[in-house]
Amino acid sequence: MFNPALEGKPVVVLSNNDGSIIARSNEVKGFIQMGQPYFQAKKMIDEHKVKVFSSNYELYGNMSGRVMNVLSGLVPETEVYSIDECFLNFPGWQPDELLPHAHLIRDRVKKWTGIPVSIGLAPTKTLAKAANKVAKKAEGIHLIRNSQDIDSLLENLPVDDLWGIGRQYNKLLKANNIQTALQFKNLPDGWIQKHMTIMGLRLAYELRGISCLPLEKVQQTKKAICTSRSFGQYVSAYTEMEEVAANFAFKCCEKLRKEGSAASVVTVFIHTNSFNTTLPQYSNSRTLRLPVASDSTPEIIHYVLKALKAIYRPGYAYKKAGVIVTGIVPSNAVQQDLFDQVDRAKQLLLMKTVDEINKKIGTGKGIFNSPVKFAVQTHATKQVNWPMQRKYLSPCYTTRWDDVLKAS
DNA sequence: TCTGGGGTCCTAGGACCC
DNA sequence: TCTGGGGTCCTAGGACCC
Repeated sequence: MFNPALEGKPVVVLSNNDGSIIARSNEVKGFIQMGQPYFQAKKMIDEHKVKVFSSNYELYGNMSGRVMNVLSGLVPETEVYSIDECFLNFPGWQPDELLPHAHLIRDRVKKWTGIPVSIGLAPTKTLAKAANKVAKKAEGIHLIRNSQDIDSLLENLPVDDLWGIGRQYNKLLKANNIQTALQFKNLPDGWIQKHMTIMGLRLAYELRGISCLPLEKVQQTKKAICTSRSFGQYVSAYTEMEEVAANFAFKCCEKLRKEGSAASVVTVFIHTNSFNTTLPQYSNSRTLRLPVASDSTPEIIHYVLKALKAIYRPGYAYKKAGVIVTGIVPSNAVQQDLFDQVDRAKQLLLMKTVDEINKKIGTGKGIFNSPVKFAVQTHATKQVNWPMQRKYLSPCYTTRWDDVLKAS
């Protein structure tokens, strides 16, 4: 869109550090593989005068947003599935009404954003994705009206082109003489579930026109957030690795706050270059549970560096590292919990007897690991599991309640 | 010499609880 | 000699997606 002179010319886009090829224009698909290392493809690239670009994810995200905006103005229900895909739902519409509307959508997206899109129309998400494959290669729009349409589409579709069939399942299916999507669709339910779990069975139902994958209209908050990189140059010094890890933690915290989330678990991983067989290999990771769910940069950096210290070994040339935060809760819940805990502590201090207090603390729940530590300083005596959603929490410490009374 | 980054879901098995 | 039943949570590993 920004350089129309490139239209019809061979173009590739490279990954971080210009390491490998992550996007290709149609003109190069015949001789350059997806994911191929740049240095391997370089000869072909020079020979065919392929234009090469480093990637710019911010720009792609921005362009994606513009397309999604146009779509949501033209469609009753949408689900943004990925940076370049969106499911559109037309509840109650007839196939004949859909076709002209699809043309309108396609034309308007092109006109308003400059981005060409293809549209597959079908009764289920999986069939719509399959129809889209056809649309992309032909007119840009493909409609599946009835079960005959379904079968003739699936008959010509290799089974590994299906959404949900990757390398391993393809191998399994080929070994069982299943070549086309139609053959897969007609497999017995029991066989599919046994070998491909409930995911495989859902896929088969979707191909039979029974929708099993509902439209996710509202975007769910992320359950894990990761920042990781391969290094352009090897990293060996511990201080340098600390800097890297702290930066990744910083990035994770930014993403966390943007989502309005807080994390209660952090993981750090580091490894050497697995492609280099002459160098000694080392790879490790450490997961730590935070005492309190948090979105605070210094707090999370503190635990990330602690985890790093546990796994770092001197003498290796590290190639890649990353930070993952999980155990994610809404950050306003952390705030609310703080207030609740303060209230509870106040109430406890007003009580007269240990019995009364014990009765009261039985109802506690929240995100903090230690119910009254900011109200009354006492001795931690015994580790117990606080009665609440354990996956968010550390084991917590009970306080000795007669100490609380004395203190009060 | 040089090989990406960021996610999701499912299952089995173990620890632990009453 | 005989050794229950029902549940939750967590983790590792394996598959998939773009």
